[in-house]
Amino acid sequence: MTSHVYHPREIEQQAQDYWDEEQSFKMSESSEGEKFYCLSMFPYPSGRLHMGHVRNYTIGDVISRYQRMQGKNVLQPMGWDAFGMPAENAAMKNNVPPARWTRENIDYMRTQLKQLGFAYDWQRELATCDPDYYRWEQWLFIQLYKKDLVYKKTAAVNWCPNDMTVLANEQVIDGCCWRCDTAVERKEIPQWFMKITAYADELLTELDNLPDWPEKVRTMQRNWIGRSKGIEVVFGIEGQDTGLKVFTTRPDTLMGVSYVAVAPEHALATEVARDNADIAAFIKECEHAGTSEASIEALEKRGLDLGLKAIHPISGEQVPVYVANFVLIGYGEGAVMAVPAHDQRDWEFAQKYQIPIRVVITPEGYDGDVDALVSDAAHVDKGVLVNSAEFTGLNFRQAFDAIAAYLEKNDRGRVRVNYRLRDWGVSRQRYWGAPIPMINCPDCGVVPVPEDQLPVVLPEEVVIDGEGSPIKKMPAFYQTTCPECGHDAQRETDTFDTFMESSWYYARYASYDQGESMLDQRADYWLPVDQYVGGIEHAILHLLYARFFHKLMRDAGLITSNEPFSRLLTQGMVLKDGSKMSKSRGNTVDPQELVGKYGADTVRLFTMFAAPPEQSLEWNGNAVEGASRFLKRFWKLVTDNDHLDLLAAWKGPGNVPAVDWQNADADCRKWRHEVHCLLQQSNRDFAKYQFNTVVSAGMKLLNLLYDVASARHSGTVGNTYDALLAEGIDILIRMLAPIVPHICHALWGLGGVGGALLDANWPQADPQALLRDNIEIVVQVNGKLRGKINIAAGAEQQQIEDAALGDDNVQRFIKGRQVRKIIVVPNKLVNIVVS
RNA sequence: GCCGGGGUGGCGGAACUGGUAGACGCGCCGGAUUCAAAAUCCGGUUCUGGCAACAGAGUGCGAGUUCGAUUCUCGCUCCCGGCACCA
Repeated sequence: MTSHVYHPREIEQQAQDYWDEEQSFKMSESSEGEKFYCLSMFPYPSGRLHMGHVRNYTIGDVISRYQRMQGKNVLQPMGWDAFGMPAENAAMKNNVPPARWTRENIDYMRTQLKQLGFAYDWQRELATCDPDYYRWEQWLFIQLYKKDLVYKKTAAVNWCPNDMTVLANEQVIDGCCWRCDTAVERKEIPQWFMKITAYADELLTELDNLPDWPEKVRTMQRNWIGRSKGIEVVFGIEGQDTGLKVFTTRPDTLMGVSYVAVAPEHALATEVARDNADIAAFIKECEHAGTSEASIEALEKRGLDLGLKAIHPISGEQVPVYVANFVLIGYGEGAVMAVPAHDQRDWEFAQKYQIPIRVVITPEGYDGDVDALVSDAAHVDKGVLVNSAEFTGLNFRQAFDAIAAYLEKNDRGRVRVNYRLRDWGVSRQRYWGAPIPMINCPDCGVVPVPEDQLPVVLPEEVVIDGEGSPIKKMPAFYQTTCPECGHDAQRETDTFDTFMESSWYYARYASYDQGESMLDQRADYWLPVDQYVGGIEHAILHLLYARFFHKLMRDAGLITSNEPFSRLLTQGMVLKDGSKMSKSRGNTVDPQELVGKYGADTVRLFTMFAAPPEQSLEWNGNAVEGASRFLKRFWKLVTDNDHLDLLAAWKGPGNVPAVDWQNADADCRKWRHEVHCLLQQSNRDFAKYQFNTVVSAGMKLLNLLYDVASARHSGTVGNTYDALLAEGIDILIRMLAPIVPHICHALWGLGGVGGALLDANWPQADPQALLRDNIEIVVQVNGKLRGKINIAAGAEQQQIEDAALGDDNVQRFIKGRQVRKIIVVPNKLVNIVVS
């Protein structure tokens, strides 16, 4: 005898044991069926799963299970983004090595993932801190070094002079160190860079070949890459031989330049600062903003006249040179020409420092006072050149070409494409990361570690003291011999940015056990990832770096596809009380407690129901109760009375349902119509991955089946009700299987249905059941709802109009007025326009 | 500051290609059951007026296009994400 009470713990354990024993999710390459690679962004092993993880992984799991029921060969792997700063912080706090802390977290979080019933192929699990993983990243880096795609140069870091350590941007709070509150300094040190700019054009144009990425992500990436065509202009500097290069996209405004400005780190500024205390102090002050662009750009725009004179490349006129805190050293040439009349920021700066504002662009046909154009703000629109010597009268296009030609002829500039995108700095002065496989030899310079000496293994038994990376003080690690000359040499002690590991893990899952190479031919079977799921916060950096890596691996001959992720779903944040759930805010909800109290299916159901995947999800404890209530009702309906027998009779092995629906009574036909409408809607929403309305359809279907069941038990109805109830239950179980797999697995088994639910066919609506004899049509008068009419499905336009005009309430609103127009929207609405 | 996204009842959200605003769920109110409570079941629930039928208002604010706008256009406002060393 079956229990009518839902016991999630028992049935979830049984379902998970079944999947384990059957190795249901262990996948291999197969020529049968289309492959479908579904991937969720792997977690940083911070200790415990949070609701954001649960949401991310439930979405991925629902998609995986759904695609599998569509007959595809679905791979869904999982792993750990195991390197990173939090492990070092935890190490300091708890006096435990980062490696141990990380591995313990992984073990705990793996258990949590298993409890949630995610359909992962665990044999492919990887952790990026494993030398068998990062050795291939080191290997690729060396190949890229040989191809001149990586290089070393100096770049700024945040430096805490008290702790004698480099700080991440996150660790700089209001220009000060987060631990000791000392004012942070900017420090230039040599670092490794990867030439992502060499791929800027492809990264940009290939975005057009990603139609299944959200448009917003593609737009953000386009803007981030920031391709612009402009002119590199050289201003002379009075009394100096070398000129000052600036880049502008508005050469048409060149004759309106009234000053130029350089970044605080620019060589010109540094030089002047040497014997000018004010300038030096200003530059020093700018350093306290740290290195992040947000903090620099949010500053009040300030500057100082360097006392130098720049020589205009066309007029020969002298204009002042400022050092300004809003000029970014990393963009363009680290220097800008300023045209206050036609750029808002320059305009504000000029107002503040009483610099002349010279109008050189006016709207076409403008004959008013030119200065009036810029009295309140800059005039930034393109137009016609004025006061521009020989260029006067030209439009933007003409001026661009003419000025470019003039500058090129006089060797004062050239047309150039500029990118906002900068090369990727991958050096980190931290311990818990993959060692950069390079050796510094006093004689030979930089020498890569020979391939047969890889991996360069990170020592794991270390003490973290907060003053720099322990391997920098560990001769056993850094002392080595030069592979070229054999003399004493030192290893690089910086480690890779952890974005390196997360840029190629998706590919390694395909070749997870390959010990001889980074990837093998299996990667080309599984790649590209068909569906990638992760947080919108990764829209730019991670996704751009992974795209870049994919192209690097392609050009290294490892794979043949051009892009890593065919389709992308960016899930929204999990919020509580309006802000992101986070430890620091203290507003977290522990999914573990919820799973313990309600079971995994309830947590999965709530997560899918509360909001569509792409939107932020507001946490609501009461709504979890609602999800649990639904599952109890679902269990009860299916196990109640003789319902399991009905399901067995309908669906059991060898049974072929043959029902004469045409001769069922009107209520039965109406109900069946609704069942199939709900199924149709659910299928449409499933295909769109809009799971909240799928759940809603499931809830409606359950409510409806309760009505059917009670009509059936009243005893006065025909046996088509038995069939309808069984059909409805069958549909509901299969429809909800991807979302709440445990309860569906259990009910499917109890119903004596042969075969695993995992591989059951997806239910399809019966076209016959979707047809209706009568249709309700809404009647509006002047766009306002005034009545509803019921009319035969194939009614003529005239019949519909007559019926609409004949409605009593409609009559009240058209009486004594003239009907000017009647708009009929087939099967939906009539709008009577009266005057 | 720059780039991107969002704003609908008391709450989460729904509304297919511009066509009934508020599906589904939560909460709340009323009822059944119970000695009582929990659980469960039934009914109601945008606001205002009305016993009701119904009417008026209503999708952040202000304009516009349209027979008709949550949906399209423009301006504003508030909130969220990213800004290259958090992951």
